[in-house]
Amino acid sequence: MNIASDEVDAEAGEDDGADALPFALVLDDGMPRLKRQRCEPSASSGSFVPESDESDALAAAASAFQAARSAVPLVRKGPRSVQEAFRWPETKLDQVCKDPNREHRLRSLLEHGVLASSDFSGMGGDREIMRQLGLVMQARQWPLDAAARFRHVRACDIGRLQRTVLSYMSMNHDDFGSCVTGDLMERLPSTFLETISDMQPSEGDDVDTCVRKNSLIDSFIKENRAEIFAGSASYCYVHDNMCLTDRGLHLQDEQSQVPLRVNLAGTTCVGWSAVGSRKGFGHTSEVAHSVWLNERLHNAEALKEDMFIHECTMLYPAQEKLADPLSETHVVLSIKTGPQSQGFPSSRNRTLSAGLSKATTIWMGPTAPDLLQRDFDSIFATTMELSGNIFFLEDDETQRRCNIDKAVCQRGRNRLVLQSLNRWDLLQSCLAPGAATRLREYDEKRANRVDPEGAFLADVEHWPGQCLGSGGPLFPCQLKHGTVVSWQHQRAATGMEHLAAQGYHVFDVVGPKTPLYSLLSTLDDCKLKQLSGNGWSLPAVCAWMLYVWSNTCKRPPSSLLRFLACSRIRSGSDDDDVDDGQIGVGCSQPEPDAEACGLDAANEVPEQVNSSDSDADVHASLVTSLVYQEEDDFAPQT
DNA sequence: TATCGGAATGCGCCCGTGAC
DNA sequence: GTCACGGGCGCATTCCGATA
Repeated sequence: MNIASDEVDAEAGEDDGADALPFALVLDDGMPRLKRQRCEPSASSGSFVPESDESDALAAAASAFQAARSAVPLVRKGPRSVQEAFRWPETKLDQVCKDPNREHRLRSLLEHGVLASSDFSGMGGDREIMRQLGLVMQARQWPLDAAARFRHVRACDIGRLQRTVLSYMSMNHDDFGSCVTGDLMERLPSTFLETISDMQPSEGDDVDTCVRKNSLIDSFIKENRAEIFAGSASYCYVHDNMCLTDRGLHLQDEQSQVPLRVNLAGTTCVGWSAVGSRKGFGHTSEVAHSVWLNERLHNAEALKEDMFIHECTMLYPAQEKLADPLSETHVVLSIKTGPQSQGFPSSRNRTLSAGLSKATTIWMGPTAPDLLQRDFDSIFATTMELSGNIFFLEDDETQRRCNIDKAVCQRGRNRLVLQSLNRWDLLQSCLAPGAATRLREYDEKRANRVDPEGAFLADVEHWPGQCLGSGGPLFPCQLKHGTVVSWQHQRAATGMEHLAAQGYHVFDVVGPKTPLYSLLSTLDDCKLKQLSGNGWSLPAVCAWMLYVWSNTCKRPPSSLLRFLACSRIRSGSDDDDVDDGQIGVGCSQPEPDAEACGLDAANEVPEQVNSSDSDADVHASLVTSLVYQEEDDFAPQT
């Protein structure tokens, strides 16, 4: 049994780019051998799932899944043209729908559409993914049109540039219907905000002190979450007003008609990034993370949110940051992947996570960490047939003229001299001194490769060997700035090409442009790179979203009613009756009979929903005492 | 003209993981 | 246990425009 790696190391990456392989793809003896081996990710490395005994249904589903895994997955060929690569929305949907069970679950889950809110939104990559998926589903005549399927209620980002983009989308594509807010801290009531400010680490504090203080802040927010987040409002840049952050997320009278309510977030990873200060739990961004996390906790308890999708850097400790704090209310899943695992020639490995509210959803996918990673890879992993050169879609001659203009304006170079240079010399003339030095070092490295004429790209703002994916056939991993040079095109990538490398449709040749293009085309390269580096790889996150959705079932209304009845019984009884040891073992609880409890089930939901937030909040221990439906409830329709 | 704040620019690393 | 290598939404300085 071989386990292939998706990592692009310097040597393997120089060959042909075909080594961008999935993290835990298992190949049987009869399968083609891959060049490198890699250990399966351990639980501590970030891939994890809830306890296997969480419910009989989950265990049964996991067993069924493990049995199905006996079939050995083949590594499919990746896209072979730029047009094919940019058909990622269709491709991902096809890949996930190959299994009729997954397709059935996906259709069922999205039957009433998606209501999305996002935090740490960046340029709204989640919106673009859902817009693309909506178009594909519409073309395939899935029920409901695209606009009704994916709706957005709120986006949020601390950056002014990002807010400009998000506001543009709200105004032009939501008819001013969605909110755009700023810093997450703004949604805290002023009294709590003052207290937290007093508790925050001081400038001179060492890391241990910062960790301790951040932990205290997290505990404080968690303990007071109902008061903090009930009726929480924040200044909205679209409506120029204070808007509720949970607008539109409450359950409707007809619970069965409720859309899937998803929060999407790519939390700040500076504390965990290798280029950051590596303060980890002591970093200042931990407070905003705590606000975001405890809001998820609160929303799940108050039945206001069904799941969240989360993206962060590879070093993000998802177990400690997500799974442990949310163990009572959510099923938390996590994998490591990137576009390069899926045949999209751009380097951006990420830890992708999802949290499913136990109160309103049921996870039907594999439960073991390695199975989860392997199952995901078995669906989406492909060979790498392309290089990062496919993203150089601007006309080379037009770019040459632009570079000359820029060098004349910004560096005071002589236009006539520049015009006399060949493309390579012009490139060097346009670079900063340090970048030009690094360009030469990369050039030496390229010349020493086995195939010096093969595709070669590098970010010359990083020294060779420093930046993953830089100095190889893939488009290097993007930060918020960069000068990505293609040796074949002998020029640096433009801001639009950076966005293309993230999967955005910003060139006609790859299909209809994103509606965002009309705004993006007004921004300079620097801003485009800032947005792109701050953003998501759309194909990779799209795959993860579809994977999570296609393995998730909404808890049927009858199940929710039993849960609510159970909550009422427990609320009215001695708290000591709630056996902590039973938490997380929902199926082991005797199923309460709503009718026997004297509850009018049909009236219970609205009453619960319409009550004030604090009343509606359900203690986490109650959330976990759900009675799961039999797996048959979710079997595909025949 | 001095000051300030935001944007642009140029330069840069250390820790965890895995192979040996 | 050692060591090589991969991982990357940074940071400090300079520039520039707005304002008093």
